[in-house]
Amino acid sequence: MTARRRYWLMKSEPDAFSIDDLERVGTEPWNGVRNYQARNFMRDGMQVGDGVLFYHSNTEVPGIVGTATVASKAYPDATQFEPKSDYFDPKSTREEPRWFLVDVAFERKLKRTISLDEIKRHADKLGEDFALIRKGNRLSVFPVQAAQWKYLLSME
DNA sequence: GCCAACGTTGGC
DNA sequence: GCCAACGTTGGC
Repeated sequence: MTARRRYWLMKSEPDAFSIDDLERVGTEPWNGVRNYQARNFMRDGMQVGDGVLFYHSNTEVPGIVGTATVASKAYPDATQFEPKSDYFDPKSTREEPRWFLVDVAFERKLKRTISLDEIKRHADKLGEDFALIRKGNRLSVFPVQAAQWKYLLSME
């Protein structure tokens, strides 16, 4: 039984980890997510092979800069157990880890950045439920519908 | 650097 | 279980 391929958007601050960094390393454990909703999407929703829109946040021109694929099932984020890590969580235990992640594999860089500004101008085509342009959205991992995935990449 | 919008924490 | 205080995200 094969699950239908799903699609996601994942944000990263390029100063911390950019699409170029992902291209260089090939595959990266998506560590540091400390939001329950985002964790649940990774832990409960993601399947190996799912498509990922790689988004640069908190930068001069925020927007979608590339695509990637989900390269592992969810497993505990090792940084939660490392006291010296910024992502250390003293309340998490190895028996019952609180935070999970997936590995993300580089696919390709877009020919140009699909900017947030441009995406907003196409809001009517993407539908009301596109989390990126919902007011006050701060979620760093969320699902994208197949039609939205197709439409966004057609803007390239 | 500012600040709105949220999510989390902890006192009660 | 409420909610004020605090911390974080992320656009601008």
